[in-house]
Amino acid sequence: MTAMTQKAQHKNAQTAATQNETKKPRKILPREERRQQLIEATISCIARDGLGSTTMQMVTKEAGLSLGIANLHFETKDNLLKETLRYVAEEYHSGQIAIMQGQETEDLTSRLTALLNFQLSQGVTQRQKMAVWFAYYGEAGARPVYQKIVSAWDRAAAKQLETLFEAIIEDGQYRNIDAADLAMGYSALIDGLHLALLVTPRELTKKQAKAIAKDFLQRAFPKHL
Amino acid sequence: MTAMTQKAQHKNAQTAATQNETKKPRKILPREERRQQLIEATISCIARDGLGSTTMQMVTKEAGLSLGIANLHFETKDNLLKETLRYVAEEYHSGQIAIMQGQETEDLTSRLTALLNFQLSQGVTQRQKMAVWFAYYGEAGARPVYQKIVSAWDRAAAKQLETLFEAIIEDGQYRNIDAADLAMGYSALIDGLHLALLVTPRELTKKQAKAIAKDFLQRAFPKHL
DNA sequence: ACCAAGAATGAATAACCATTCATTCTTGGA
DNA sequence: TCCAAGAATGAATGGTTATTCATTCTTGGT
Repeated sequence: MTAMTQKAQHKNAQTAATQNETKKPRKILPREERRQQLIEATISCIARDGLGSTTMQMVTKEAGLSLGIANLHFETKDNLLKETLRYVAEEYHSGQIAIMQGQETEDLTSRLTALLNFQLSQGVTQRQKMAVWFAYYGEAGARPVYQKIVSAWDRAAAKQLETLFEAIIEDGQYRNIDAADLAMGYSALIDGLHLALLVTPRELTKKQAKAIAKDFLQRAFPKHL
Repeated sequence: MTAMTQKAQHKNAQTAATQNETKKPRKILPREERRQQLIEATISCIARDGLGSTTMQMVTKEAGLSLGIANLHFETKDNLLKETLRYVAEEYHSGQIAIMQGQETEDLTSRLTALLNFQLSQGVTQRQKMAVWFAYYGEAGARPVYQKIVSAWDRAAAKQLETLFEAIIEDGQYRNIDAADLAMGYSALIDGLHLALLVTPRELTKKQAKAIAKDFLQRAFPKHL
């Protein structure tokens, strides 16, 4: 039985759960690692139980650590939640921007499909991430600080997308298309698809979502797709 | 001063705020009216303070009533929140469905634009409503009951939209268009636009949002718009 | 005008939660 | 090997919240 426990040791909270009577092999880690570990535990809790009912106890238990540790590393719960949002926002938006800036002189079409594939990739569309994303959106109206955290990244990504669309419009000599409006529409479509994947996964597969987003771009840029 | 208080009596929470020392003109109303009043107070609280930090005290104060009243009429807070979601969901989805069923033999195009205008109408896009909407979506991942409340209406609306799109595709003899996918895409776009109007109203006006949604339909159904 | 039914009130209760900090434990350097 | 620095723990604290229910008030029917 003890052997099984040993074998089952990943580095997640299950460890804490399966520990029966062996007291505590307390571990000390550098600040940044602990912070990251706590942020990931927070993401899991928000995804499983919602932002509203996530408690410090749940987060620290999920991380397999003691109650006080989150306050030690993040000062307040509020701060932990802010940092968690910052982490998720940065991961998503910096990924997008990296693709759009596309150092390599890839053609516009492949940059566009790379973007689409990233936005609906396995990594981005896993329930954990989308749940966190929309949990924060849900509170954004009441908590300006959440908007502020996201908006900087958001504007940057929007600008990049607009630039990419402008280049495509120029390249294809498309008429009667406003790059800004189209970029806003495409972003809204992606957000809406994420929401549908989260809330009604039965009605929409990831493959379908990709096809829908691709259709949108095809209708706008028929010469490129 | 007493006269002013009397005169200022609407039936909202301001009454309670302006009451200085006059104790309590307690009012008795039929069950359904009180329930509706409490639901509307709940909507205001969620929009102002978020779903997570909305308390019974805030809701009953907003309604200008005593603390215990919400439990009297809704049994539990959980139930009040569920009924509030049900109300908002029904208002939105039944409005949509009414337009799409369109008893009058309007042509397809005007039914389509009527739908679009409703979905981005003043009534639907007011912060109060959208904030509530997304507050619940934010918790939907963790609270299946919320999904259940919305999903019935959602499926009905999706079916209707699909039928409308099929009729338009048939009427215009459009090729290579899947009604179901297009309907899903359009719905996602509308949701995404609502989200953008809520979270980044600075970046998107309602007029713009309408133009973007119209563009989407124009590209799909050029002969009809 | 009077009263019983039941609507409304709000003080009291019990549960829960974020945060603190005295104490215990770990570890890198001497 | 040994120790000081500081990382980690978790019991204790103070504040907040949903819910209850004894009491008070309103009103429609007589």
